[in-house]
Amino acid sequence: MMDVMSNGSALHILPAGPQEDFGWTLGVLVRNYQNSSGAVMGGFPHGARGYQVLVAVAGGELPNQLALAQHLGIDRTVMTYLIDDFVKAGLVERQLNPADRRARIIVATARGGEMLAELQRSMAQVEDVVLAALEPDERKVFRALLSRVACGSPEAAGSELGACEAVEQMLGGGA
Amino acid sequence: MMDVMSNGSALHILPAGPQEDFGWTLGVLVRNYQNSSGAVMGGFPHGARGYQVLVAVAGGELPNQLALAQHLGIDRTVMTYLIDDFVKAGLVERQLNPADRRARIIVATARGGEMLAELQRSMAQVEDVVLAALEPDERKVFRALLSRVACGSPEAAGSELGACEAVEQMLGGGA
DNA sequence: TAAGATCGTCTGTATGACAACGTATGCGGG
DNA sequence: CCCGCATACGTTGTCATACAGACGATCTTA
Repeated sequence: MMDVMSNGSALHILPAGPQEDFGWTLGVLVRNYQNSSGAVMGGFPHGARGYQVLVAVAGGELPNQLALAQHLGIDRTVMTYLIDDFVKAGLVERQLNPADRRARIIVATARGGEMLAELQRSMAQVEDVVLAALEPDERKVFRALLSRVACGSPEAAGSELGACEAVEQMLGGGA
Repeated sequence: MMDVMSNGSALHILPAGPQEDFGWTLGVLVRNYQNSSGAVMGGFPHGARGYQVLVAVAGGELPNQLALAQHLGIDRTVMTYLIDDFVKAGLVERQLNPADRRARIIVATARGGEMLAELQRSMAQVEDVVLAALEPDERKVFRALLSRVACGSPEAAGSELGACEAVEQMLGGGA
């Protein structure tokens, strides 16, 4: 237990080399992302997650609240009062779907669109700050790999997201 | 608002290309990691976070509960009942520090060490499953970049972790 | 010794997630 | 048309969890 701080050429627990725990690095990244983004958007309804909801809404691919919730991996009852707050803030609207009057189509208002564009600029800066340890081309590699990890997951593959097509297209056809 | 689903060659909101939102991909990865790891460790005290606590404890670099908590980005009061549960499970011990009798040195018991080694094997498999969309060498690149992102963060730089040294050494001197 | 800071613990509170039920609607069989 | 069943959404209640604040014990400095 005291030979951990010996040379470092051999870890006696995990023979995978001297790299740090994957879960810890992931946690650090997520915390930094949440803290930085929380600092950027002042009174925005639900912080970083609210922003992602607005991004998904503006994407226009998700037909109803349930699809939206599954896309973001949150409970549908949570999505209810999440959308509620967005409606109160005048950022989105619940529209009735004439084809299925049970479902609500969530669309961004003009104010929501402006807010989203503004936040996207701020979030781009946040991402740069969070990834400050990487060179610009390394960030591209990291983002691309992260996108493939997310899009290759069963969660993304199971539902018809339409979001990962662009990535696969970019990675398969382009660079 | 309806031209979003037009050609796709130009996004009128974000001029950064067709890649998916960074926060969303990050969220997908974290969710998969947590779900898969939660499935692996049955009755382990606090899921993936508990595992990371045990990893940090076994590392032996963190002198007391507060350092442990800061390392993992959680509150010190949370760390209290987190360690409590580990003690109840017989995985760690609270030892008095003769140099500072306010602080408690947290050490892993023999049972805790065995459990950790076992879990590390399981977690390695979990990581492979989560990163299944990447080729083996791509996973290495992804892990290395993620480590640098985490270790280059102000959170990691502010405290003397001693954990990122190996990574920097690996990246600076080795490959 | 005395004052202030720090580490750990305890308590209360608030925030958040989830389960269960209810309502409205769509779908299919008689 | 009517009936049972499934789905989408909302509401309520319950529970876990995080965090703020206060406290005792201890270290440090004067």
